[in-house]
Amino acid sequence: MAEGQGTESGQALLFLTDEQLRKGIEAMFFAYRAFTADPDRILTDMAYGRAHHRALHFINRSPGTTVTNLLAILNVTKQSLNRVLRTLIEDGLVESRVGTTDKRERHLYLTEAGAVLERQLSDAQRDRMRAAYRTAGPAAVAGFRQVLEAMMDDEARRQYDELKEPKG
Amino acid sequence: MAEGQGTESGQALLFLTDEQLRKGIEAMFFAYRAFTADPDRILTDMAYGRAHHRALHFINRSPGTTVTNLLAILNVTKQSLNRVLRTLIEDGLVESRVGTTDKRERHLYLTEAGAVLERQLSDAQRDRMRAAYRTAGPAAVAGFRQVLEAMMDDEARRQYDELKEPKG
DNA sequence: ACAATACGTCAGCCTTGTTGACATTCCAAG
DNA sequence: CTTGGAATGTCAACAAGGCTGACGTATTGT
Repeated sequence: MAEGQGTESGQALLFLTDEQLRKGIEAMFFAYRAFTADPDRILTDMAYGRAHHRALHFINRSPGTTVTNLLAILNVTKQSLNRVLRTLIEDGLVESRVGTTDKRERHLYLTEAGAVLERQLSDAQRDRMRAAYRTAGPAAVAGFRQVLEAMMDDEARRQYDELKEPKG
Repeated sequence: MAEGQGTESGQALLFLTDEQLRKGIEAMFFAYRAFTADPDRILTDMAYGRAHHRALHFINRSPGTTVTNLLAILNVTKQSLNRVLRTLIEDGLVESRVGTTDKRERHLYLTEAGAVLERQLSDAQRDRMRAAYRTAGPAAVAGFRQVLEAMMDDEARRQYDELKEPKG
């Protein structure tokens, strides 16, 4: 109750002190660091980085996605993505198939080995997320998601929503 | 209600599907990117990066803090921090005073110019946070903070809590 | 035939993380 | 008092992973 004034609809003006907002900012900073720490630990043991994790995650999420799709989601240059993708393909974690209808496109898939690593990484991340969700409870989880979604810019929210429904 | 089962206390076991957890993971990814986008834009216009922002933030937060303190909070090597601090000091944004009781220590303060930039950066970040808070409403904000805090590891939570009370 | 698209690559730059070596300062044990 | 170890901070060199710019190639669609 001491948090502010307003209705459940979230339309009323809230008094938000700089102090309250600063706490939110610092919570994001520390939580995000913890959020990435577990996969990072696994990755450094095998000469990969966070960029490889992101690629594996979204290829697993959308098997057969094209390089251009991935570029849009990750928001990096193709040179940057290519460096990561090349090592993953060379190491046999990702397969790149020439498109059937459009032969310019490359469709990306995880190999068996790629799926194993992806699972290992996302298991670690999910474990932490699950523990946090259980500690905070369902009502808090709903609020957590609401605030995060409200924080995204339109472009990010569009991409996020598209990923929401696996079978679109 | 469709989110899971459990009590407000957050102690009951929740059924959390991989799908629910994946959504949370992706929400963190996209939201954090948006969260850092505004300061990043300002910084690249002036040849600084996110590391400079972090240093300015925590020096502003705890004026007179030592290099070692800052190292513990930022979780980087002192060599990495030093490079950033050096440019900030050279550019007159941060002042480094030799400790009085222990001359090995350097106490860090923002200069006028440093405070101006810090304010500019945190204003941008606060604006986004405020908008998200207002959209989501106070109940969601409370849940947001609860989940983020539950996600931190013990070390991060300790640092976060220490920062909570400005005059602790 | 030609322009646009999708992808890959080379070269070179910047930020920001790393390790290793080193100087200074403090403190405590001899 | 001196001396050795611990704490603090600086310099040098390297790697990951962003970036821009330019270019080549295959394919598609007008």
